[in-house]
Amino acid sequence: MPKPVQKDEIVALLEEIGTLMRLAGENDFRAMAFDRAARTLENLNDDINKYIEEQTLTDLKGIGKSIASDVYAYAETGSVPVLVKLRKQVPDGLIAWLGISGMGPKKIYKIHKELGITEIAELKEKCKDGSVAALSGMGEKSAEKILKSVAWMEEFSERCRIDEATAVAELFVEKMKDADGVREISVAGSLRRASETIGDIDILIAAEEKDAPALMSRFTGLDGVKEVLGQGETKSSVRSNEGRQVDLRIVSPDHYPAALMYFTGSKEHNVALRQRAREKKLQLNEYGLFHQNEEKQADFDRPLPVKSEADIYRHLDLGYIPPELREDHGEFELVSGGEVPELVELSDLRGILHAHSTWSDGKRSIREMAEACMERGYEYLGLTDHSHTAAYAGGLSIERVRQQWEEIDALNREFADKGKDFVILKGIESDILADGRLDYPDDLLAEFDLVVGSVHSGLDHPPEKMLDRLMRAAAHQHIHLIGHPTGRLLLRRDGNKADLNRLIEHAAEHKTAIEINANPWRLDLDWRYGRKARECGLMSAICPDAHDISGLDHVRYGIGIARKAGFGAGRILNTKPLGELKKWLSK
DNA sequence: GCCGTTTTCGGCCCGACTGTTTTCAGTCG
Repeated sequence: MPKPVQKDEIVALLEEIGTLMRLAGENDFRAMAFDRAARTLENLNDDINKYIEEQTLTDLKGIGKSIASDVYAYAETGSVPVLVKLRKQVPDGLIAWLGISGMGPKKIYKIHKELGITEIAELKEKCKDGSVAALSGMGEKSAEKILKSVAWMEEFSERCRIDEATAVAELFVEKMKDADGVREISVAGSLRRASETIGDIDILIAAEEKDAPALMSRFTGLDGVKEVLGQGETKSSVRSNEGRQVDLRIVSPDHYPAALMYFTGSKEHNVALRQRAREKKLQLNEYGLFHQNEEKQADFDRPLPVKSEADIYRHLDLGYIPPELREDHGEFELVSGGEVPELVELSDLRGILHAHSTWSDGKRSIREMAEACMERGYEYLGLTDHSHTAAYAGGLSIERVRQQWEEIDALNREFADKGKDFVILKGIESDILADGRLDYPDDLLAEFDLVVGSVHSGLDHPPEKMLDRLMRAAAHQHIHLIGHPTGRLLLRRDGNKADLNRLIEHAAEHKTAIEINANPWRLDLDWRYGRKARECGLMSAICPDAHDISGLDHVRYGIGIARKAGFGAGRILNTKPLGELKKWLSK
């Protein structure tokens, strides 16, 4: 009997095979097949064990007989022959080399083979002593470039949080947008797609050819630039003071829509679009959409009329796909009939749910938080300080809860007297205990307007136990919202591995919502569960989890994730006006 | 390695930039 496997381990397994194949100099298409299979499984909402037991993995797109039998072998024996062989052939240390920018599988394998080294420390030595430069196809500059990249890699992590990337991108856009010749400017890449972490920052400008050289020089000479990595006529790359790579592309205004789509990606989305274009005897590239010539290549004399990204999708019989959805993660099914998915927008938010004050670990008083909400045009604040179990965060005793309610009542009376259309809701972020109970008695919980249940302790419980905890909490009669379901901290700490698909089904059944925590460290619920949430009709809320006034503005990142997950305003609690929200909360 | 109502063999997205090459391979997105 095959033993149960986790989807994640299979995905990692296939990815490793693909990576090692490239490093071993295998045919790239073969390696790509493993990557594609990994993507397919990553996007799978059903239990992978069902496919293994029934031997039906080959029903999935991109998984053929060979890869299926690799997975079956793994489930049966815990190992895969091809991977065992590859691991013997390719030393561990080489995988880290892939993080060096400018180093791909070919160069890595060549250097490894010819110099007999496997560690980055050795690579640095060989760059310095001239051995690398002496290899055919390499030179002084290659060695220098490798050393520089390694230095950067050691100083900065490859990716950063979205708030960090946003700050850098906005700075560059601000300094370029009013330059002579700029017709249009936009952020592209993973930042435009609202990915939870960002590698490079892409900026696209539409300008006439004559203006491009001056714009490129302006860009590479900006204050925020620490180092110029490359400068060409249409593309330049720099390293910012913060250590982020920023790429600028300049295209003619005619090419802008196709270029914007192209550089927004994702790569997987683009590949799928290009294949779709080919099926229609069309050719899509960064310059536009073209009819094919006899050699099945773009006939640049026969472009299709394109004034916007939406036009390109229309020519391919698709509705406009908002950037956040472009991950080849089911978005094509959403727009196959030409319809456009209605996604929640920042302006839809009517209030703030899940924020802290000085009563627990927040930095501002209730009044200050409330006034900041009013300034931002919100109608309500669901204040949720920590419950008493969270002692490290100044969690509230029952007595303190009642005192806090007096303050909230007084503030609400004051706001009403002044004719302000604003209400503070009495909420709590109640710890979910090790056995899934909440940490106040039911009669107290019943009195809150809003109960958020979150796990803050026992984060390392095994997946099954964590799922039990969360499911039990989700079924609690007084809970409204599960907070940060995995507890992850991006680029720092993995979340728990509970099966969220099951939690989502269960929560939806019990009319409990799961938040999208908008704090850029968290962005949890992960957008990848959006499809499951949609199928189950799960409700969510975009929660800043604010501990300070600036934290309130993190909802912008939550909006990005909610859109990525495919949420419309109708399934986001804090788009409801106060009356409707209260009705929902009273279930 | 995967895929297919034009295909079970021959494709698999494609162009810019770099560095090392006298005509292109490797990398990147």
